[in-house]
Amino acid sequence: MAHWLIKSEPSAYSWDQMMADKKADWTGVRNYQAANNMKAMQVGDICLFYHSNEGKEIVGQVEVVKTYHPDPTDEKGKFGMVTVGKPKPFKQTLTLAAIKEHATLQNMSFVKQSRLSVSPVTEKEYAQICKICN
DNA sequence: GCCAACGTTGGC
DNA sequence: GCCAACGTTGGC
Repeated sequence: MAHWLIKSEPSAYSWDQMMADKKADWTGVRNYQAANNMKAMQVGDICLFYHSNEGKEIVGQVEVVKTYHPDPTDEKGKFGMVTVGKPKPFKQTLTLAAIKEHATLQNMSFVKQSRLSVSPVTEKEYAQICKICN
């Protein structure tokens, strides 16, 4: 099973909304690298849910419930999306500032490539985050 | 197929 | 609000 980190601006789609919806199509990704990461996702993979711009913290995790399929919001039909569900809030959120101070986490892919909206998370990083947040 | 110009993202 | 990073577009 793989782990990922997906970003969303709370003003566009927030964690509260995710909790209310229980399930969401991850539409709107228009970047090939991010799309490739989504293509690699399997049902059951865990995605950390990160609030960008406002909050700048990991707030919880969701699970992939449907693999890569066409994104109806893409008029050109080039990009796809995955569907995520089963949102689980963390007892403690994890801010970007804290991540940058943490030896195991400061090299996370999304920290280095801040513009990438879907990025891989290693086993080690995920285990560490679970330890901090639960 | 290169590269300059431009647009967007996101941290600060 | 600024700016760095980086993806995309379009002229040649």
